[in-house]
Amino acid sequence: MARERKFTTRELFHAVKHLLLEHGYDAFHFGLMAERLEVSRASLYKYYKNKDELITALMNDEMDAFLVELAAVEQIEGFEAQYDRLVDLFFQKKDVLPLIQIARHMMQRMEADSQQQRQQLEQLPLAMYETLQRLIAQGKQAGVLKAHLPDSVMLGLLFQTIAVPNHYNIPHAEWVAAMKEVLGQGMFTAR
Amino acid sequence: MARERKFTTRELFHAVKHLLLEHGYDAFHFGLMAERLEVSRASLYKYYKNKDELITALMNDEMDAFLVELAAVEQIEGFEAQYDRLVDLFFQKKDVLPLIQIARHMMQRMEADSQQQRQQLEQLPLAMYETLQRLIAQGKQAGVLKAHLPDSVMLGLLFQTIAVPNHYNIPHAEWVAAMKEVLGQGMFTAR
DNA sequence: GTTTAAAGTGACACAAGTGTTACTTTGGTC
DNA sequence: GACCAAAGTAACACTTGTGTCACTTTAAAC
Repeated sequence: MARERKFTTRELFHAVKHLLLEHGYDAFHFGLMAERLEVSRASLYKYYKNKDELITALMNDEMDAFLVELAAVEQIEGFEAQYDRLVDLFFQKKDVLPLIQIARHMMQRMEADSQQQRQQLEQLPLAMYETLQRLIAQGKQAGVLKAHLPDSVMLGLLFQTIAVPNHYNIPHAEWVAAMKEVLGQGMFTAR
Repeated sequence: MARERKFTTRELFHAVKHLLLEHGYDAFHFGLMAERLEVSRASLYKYYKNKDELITALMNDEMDAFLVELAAVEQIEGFEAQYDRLVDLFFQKKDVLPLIQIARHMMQRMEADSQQQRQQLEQLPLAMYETLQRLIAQGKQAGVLKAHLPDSVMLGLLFQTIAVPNHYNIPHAEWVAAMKEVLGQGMFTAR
C-alpha cells in the first residue's frame, strides 16, 4: 500500500545488537544505526521514539529467542544431559550476558520518565529465571546437585562463567570442558 | 609557596572512583567531578588533560593498593589458608573487577591518540596476574588444585565470582561460603 | 494517470560535554 | 606591603548527539 522499506525488522535488530555490543549502551546512538542501515537518522524516529525504546524492543526479541532454546533444553531426558546442553547453550549464546548487563545499566539511567519501559525490562528475565530454577530443582531432586547450595549461587555462577575472558585463546572445546568440570566438581583434587 | 588546594589527591581519587562506578566510563565527566569536589571544572584541567588521563591515574593508584594486599596473601603459610584469604580479599575488594572492565572498555575507545596511556593501562594487570599465577602454581604443587586445569580458567572464574549479583540478598557469610564450596568442590554431589 | 499514505530526508533549534584563554584570588617570601 | 607563583574561575568557541518539522519520494489502489 505504500513505499518499500529500506531495511527489514530483522536487519534492524541485527544492527542494534551488534552496534550495542561493540560500543556499549552510552556510546550507541541513532547516528550509528542510520549509517549501518544506510538510511537517514530521521527515518529511524518513525519507528522508535528514542534509543531506549529501540533497545527495549531488541531485548524482548532476544529474550524470546533465548526462551525457545531454553524450552528445548527442558525437554531433554535426564539431568546430566540437560546440564551439559545448558552449559553449551550458554557458551553458544555468549551475547546474552552482556545484553542483560546493558539492560541493567539502562534501567539505572532511567528516571521516572518512562516507567512503562522500565517495567517491561524488569519482567524480561523473569520467565528465564523460572525455567532455570525448574532445571536446578530437577537437578537437586535427582540428587545430582547439592541441595544445600542456593539456586541463585549456582545460576549466577553459571551465567558469569561465559563472561570469563579467554585471554590465552585456549581452544573452545577444552575451555568449555574445563569450565564444566570446575562448575561440577570444583578446582580441588578429590582427597 | 602558593595558595591552598581545595581538595587533596586522596579526595580526588575517592571521587573519581565512586563517580566512575556509579555512572560508568562514558557517562563520567569532569562536570561531575567539579560538582563533587566543589571546584570549577576548569581547575581540574590544571591537573589532568582529560578524563582518560585522570582515570588512568586512578587505576594505577587502585592497582598499587591491591598489589599490597595480594602480597600479604602470598606471605600466608599453606595453600588452603592462602586460598581462603584470597577469596575473602576478592569479595572485600568487589570494586576491582568493575574497574578492570572499565579499563578494558577505555582501551577499546582509544585510538592512536595516546598510545602512552594505552601501554600504561595494558601493563597494569600484569604484576597482579604474576602474583596470582604464582599462587595457583603453589596450589598445584601442593596437590590441592587439579593440575590439568588451565590457570586462566581458575583465575578467570575466581574473578567473575565476585561479579555474581546477589539478587536475593543472601547473607554475605553464607554467600561467600557457597561460592568457596562451588569453586573448590563443585555443584555436584560426590558419587 | 491520478490519488493516497507510508517511507524517507535535510535542516533546524536545542542540550550537554570539551578544552582553552584571559583573568582573579590567595598566601608565602623578600 | 610589594611580588610572585600556584590555585582557582568565568566565559567562549567548538563538537556531537537529540528530537522534530516541513518536505519529497515511491508504489500500490483506483
